[in-house]
Amino acid sequence: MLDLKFIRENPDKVKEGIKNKNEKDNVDEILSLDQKRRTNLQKVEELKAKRNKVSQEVGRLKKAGENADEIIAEMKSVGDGIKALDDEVREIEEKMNELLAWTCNLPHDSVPVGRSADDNVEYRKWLPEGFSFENKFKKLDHVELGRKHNILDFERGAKISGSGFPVYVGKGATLERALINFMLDLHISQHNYTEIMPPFLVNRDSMKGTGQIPKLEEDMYNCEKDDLFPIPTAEVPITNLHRNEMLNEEELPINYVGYSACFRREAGSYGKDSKGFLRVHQFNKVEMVKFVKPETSYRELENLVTDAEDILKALNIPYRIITLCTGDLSFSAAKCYDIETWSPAENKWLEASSCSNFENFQARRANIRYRKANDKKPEFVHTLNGSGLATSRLMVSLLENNQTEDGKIIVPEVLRKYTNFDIIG
RNA sequence: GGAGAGGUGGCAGAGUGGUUGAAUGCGGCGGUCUUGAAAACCGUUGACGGUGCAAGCUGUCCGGGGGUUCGAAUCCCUCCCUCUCCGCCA
Repeated sequence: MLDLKFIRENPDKVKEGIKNKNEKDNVDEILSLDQKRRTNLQKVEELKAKRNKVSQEVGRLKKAGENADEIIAEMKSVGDGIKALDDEVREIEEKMNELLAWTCNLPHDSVPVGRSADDNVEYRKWLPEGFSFENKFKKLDHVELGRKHNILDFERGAKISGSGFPVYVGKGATLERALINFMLDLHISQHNYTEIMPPFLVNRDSMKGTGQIPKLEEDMYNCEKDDLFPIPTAEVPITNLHRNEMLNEEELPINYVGYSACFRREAGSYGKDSKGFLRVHQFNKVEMVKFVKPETSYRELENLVTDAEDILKALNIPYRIITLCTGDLSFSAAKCYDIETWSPAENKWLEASSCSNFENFQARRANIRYRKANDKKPEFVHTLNGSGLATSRLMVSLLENNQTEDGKIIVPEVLRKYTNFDIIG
């Protein structure tokens, strides 16, 4: 949610930011409603002030045993006027809030302006020692490797649930579990995060709080009977942990990390990049979430990225980081880095992580504030989150990069204490 | 699923139709005392909106929504949530 006052004072800046994000802007409509609202407010408040005064007078008269019938009769019409105006104001506010809920966050000044993913900018790249983009032998892709070693079963997943619901088998399941545990442990022990194990179903208010709703509602699963949503990312429950809360300045920054399964309908995206793990309806992810003071949030964004990078370095997986341009930014984000890992079989980079700063956009929606120690006014926190990381795409890179010429898969050193085996095949 | 209790400020917790935005306590802030700190004592301390250069004026808010009334934290309706007991259950 953007600050209404900010929109009022900087309409052109807001319009430009929204345009750069390829979103539709409602600024003019919002401002005209805002104007109408304020005019009505002034009228109704005048009437209410009168009512308050007279009502007190009635109390005084009655206490004194005097007759107040005349002014009571007079106030009746005032009451009716108030009700009518109140209704009007409420209607205007409803419309305005709806429009505001559909208004995206603005991009940060440091974000390159661009129309689509083609305009994203590479930020940095890291390659393991001795790595080459040229394959010395024919690399099997992750689906072939999964089938060869019987560690992934996409067909049976499709049978029991539908396409895009992978099944992990044997050492595949163990490897997946090892990855999750390794990532959690690293963030907890090296990066100062507190572990959260969140609910996987959340209510509508939570989905609104982080901005999945209303715009992305079609991409979300929904349990209609209870109006609960299977989470598309642990970002939702973890950020909403502090919804409607007042935090203390001293407890900031708050760093949480949590594993969850993630559920996405991926409506309308069939056909492209849909092989195996490349696009799935359920996957596993370790998510980092930060609640920070506004003045630190861009420094924290950089920290978030390096925290995710440490995982990939430890796993020895080639990756690059790109800065998303304005046109590729998600609805709620002000700035976002994607981390992409290399797939030698697909011969391309795969998005394995997104690290975003939402500034106070989510905090405003979810009403997450903090009180400054020197008794200043409450202020909205800044929220950030980043995948650290999603196992599905990561697994693709891990399997493909670590395969030997005879098709076996070498388990990265750091995972062996979790898997208790060092090779698959 | 059945029965009951309850949702009030940053927190705890009074308050059942008329200066109650709300007693009291804790916490926060300022001060007195102290070499310093603690304790004690005194004072102060809600959020959000409208208007105004400002001082100020003003409105709304006691789980959400609706209603009764000249006037609602207080009465009525409805929804949500939490807790306790019983039943069922991984």
